[in-house]
Amino acid sequence: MSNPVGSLSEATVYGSRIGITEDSLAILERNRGSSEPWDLEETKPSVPGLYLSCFDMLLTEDATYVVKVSDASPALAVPMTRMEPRDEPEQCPVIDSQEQGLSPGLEGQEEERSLEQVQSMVVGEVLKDIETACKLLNITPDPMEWNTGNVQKWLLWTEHLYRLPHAGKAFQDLTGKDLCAMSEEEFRQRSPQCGDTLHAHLDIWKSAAWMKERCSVGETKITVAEELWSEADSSCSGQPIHLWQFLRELLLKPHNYGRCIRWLNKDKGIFKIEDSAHVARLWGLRKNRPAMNYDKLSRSIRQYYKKGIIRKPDVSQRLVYQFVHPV
DNA sequence: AAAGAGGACTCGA
DNA sequence: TCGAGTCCTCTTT
Repeated sequence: MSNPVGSLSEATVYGSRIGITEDSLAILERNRGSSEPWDLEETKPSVPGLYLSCFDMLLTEDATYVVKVSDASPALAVPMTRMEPRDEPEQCPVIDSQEQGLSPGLEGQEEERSLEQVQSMVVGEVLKDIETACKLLNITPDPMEWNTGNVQKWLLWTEHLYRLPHAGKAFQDLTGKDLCAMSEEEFRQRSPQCGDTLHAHLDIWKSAAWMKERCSVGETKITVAEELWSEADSSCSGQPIHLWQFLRELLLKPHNYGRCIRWLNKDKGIFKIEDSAHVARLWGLRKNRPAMNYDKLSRSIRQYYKKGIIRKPDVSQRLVYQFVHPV
């Protein structure tokens, strides 16, 4: 994984744009150190729809947040490009639909898809970085569960990341629960210098924890078999995801992804990729490989033949594969 | 033309 | 070392 320090700061800035209050965003921006890899000012043109309430964001399934944004700005292309600065232009998702001269209907679809892509990347990065921090600090992701020691660790970590003055003493003897109950004003009273920044960052952690909870609660309505399968859902485990797991994830969410991948025979584990380009794009997003395409994805699937994970069904059909061990 | 198969190589964890 | 990404050639649909 990339340097968690830089990565967290980047993701946090964007994460706050979609999940955290506008105030938090403003505070984070105001207090960001000069070491930040890019200047948010440039990416801040009005994209009203992106300032979702935490509630709206957390109600959605998985990390793909479908947002209806009637006036999404092409300026969105800026964060997208910046989140993926690698020099792989060949298949970077097209964000700027205006320049593409798409028809109005297509334009809307493209914008929505692009927003989904940006948001899913952002949220994924935020969650990943929080998970990294948790591992490093040996704390749980949910601030509500922190004891006073955990709170101090988190404070030290955040202060270190954002070069904030040390404020640990001001929050001494407070548990995570206490912290979560505090308003921004109370944070500021305890630490006039960086209370607002700390409050904003805690906001992000709270949102992520809430989202994680929804992620696990949301699975309870599915069947036992699906539950077993969902254990491999990397969006909840933090482990690097395998392609077969990812495909399963998509298949378990027909409501979201049924148009690009669906079961032909669930019992036998036979599925069809309906939109190869879309599935490849989603996989590329998940793995942060903007140049991903179906050619490469299918090569990876074919590697599973030897391993006995996926095979072609007895009656081979285009874009149809079969899990060797369906649950 | 798109999909499928698989070799060969690279890369990062 | 392994899983995946990339590039490639050739075959099949």
